[in-house]
Amino acid sequence: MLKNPVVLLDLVDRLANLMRSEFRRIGSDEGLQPVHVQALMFLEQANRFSNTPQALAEYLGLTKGTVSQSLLLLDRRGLIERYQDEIDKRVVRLRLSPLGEAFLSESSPAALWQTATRDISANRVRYSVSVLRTILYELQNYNGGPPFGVCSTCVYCQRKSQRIHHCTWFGERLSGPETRKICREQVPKTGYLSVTE
Amino acid sequence: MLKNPVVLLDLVDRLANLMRSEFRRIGSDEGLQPVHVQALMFLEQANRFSNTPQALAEYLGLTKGTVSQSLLLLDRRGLIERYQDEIDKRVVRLRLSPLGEAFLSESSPAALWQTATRDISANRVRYSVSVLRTILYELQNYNGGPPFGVCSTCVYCQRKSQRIHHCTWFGERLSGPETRKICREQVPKTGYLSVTE
DNA sequence: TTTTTTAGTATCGGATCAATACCACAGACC
DNA sequence: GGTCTGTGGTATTGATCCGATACTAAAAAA
Repeated sequence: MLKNPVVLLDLVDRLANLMRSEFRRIGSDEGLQPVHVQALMFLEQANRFSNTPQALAEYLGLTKGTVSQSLLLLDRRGLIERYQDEIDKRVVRLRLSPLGEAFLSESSPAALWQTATRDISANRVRYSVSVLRTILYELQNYNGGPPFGVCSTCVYCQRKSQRIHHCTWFGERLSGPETRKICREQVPKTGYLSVTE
Repeated sequence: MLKNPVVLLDLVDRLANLMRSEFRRIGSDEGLQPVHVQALMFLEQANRFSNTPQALAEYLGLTKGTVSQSLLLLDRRGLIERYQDEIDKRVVRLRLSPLGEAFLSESSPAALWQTATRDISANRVRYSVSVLRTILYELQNYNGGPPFGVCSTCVYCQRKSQRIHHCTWFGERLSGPETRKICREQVPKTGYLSVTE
């Protein structure tokens, strides 16, 4: 087995290409492109600090103008809802509409992936996640832009009680389910990145 | 750390999106799109049984018509050379031109990735490669199309002597360097896929 | 020979995507 | 307050991708 990291890059690219084809297939009934499916999947996961066009653009690695057009399309199709932020009236908040949620749960874009990873032990998945997350984190250091991790592994997330967490970055309370969503400001705690060893 | 395989899918997608941006940046000087950079990288690695438009289309998950157009562009720019196969006159063989090789070595599209993975131990890389390769292999079972692995880990590749290998699929000899290239007919040996455990 | 399959190309139209310009709001500085 | 600058988002334009379809040529099969 080659140890060259380029092999890993090759695999990541190729897996992404295949899933891109899958997303194309998934979306073809509704006339959606792969990027639209990806956007819907992001909105399903984004927490309430990260459900904006800007965050989505950073997540997808596209420009805000490009993403804005995709969001217009999703809005016209009734798959998402857009509403103005209460405090900062410039920002637009996004959420899945009931139709959008129904689309995701019916088409389940990740189903093929779930099947393909069915026989891989949780340990192996965890281990690989740790490695890839480290790479992602490093890439961001050179690229700018947030790594988008879940709150539960973030340095800013503090557990107050059984059910209540607190985000010291935004200064707001988080419910348990909220800590499983992804945030653009996440900074991983030590121990959740693989070390050089 | 979440053990849900969907987190892994998310990471793969995101890393691919970032590298896509990187490829866009790399290619912008030459007016190349990300997919063109990916095509050149593929041709750098493909062995002599897999350097065809059809193989590239399968590799990228695109249709042959689409890939044909990209190849025309790369040809016009002088980055690749196309020539007819000796035996089967339908198939077109592809190789990097000196200009294409120079472009890759000067721009080195994988440089950012190399930097990001610098501090990750060879063991961790190997382990992750093994997991991702298993997923890729499974995805292909449902998707059709070859997984594209290196000859050295293929069941058809037999070592004849110190320097000479033999491919029992194509019935041809392979040199040492050739066994490090990727082939569309590769079938991984047991032991090179991670097991359920 | 005839038919079918396969590798590749040509053409068309829809859609992505970046770039640029633009608008609205927020915050800073005076 | 008033001005300036930065930021979040949209509108528009043009280049390019990409799939779909139709097509050619060669191989393989019947």
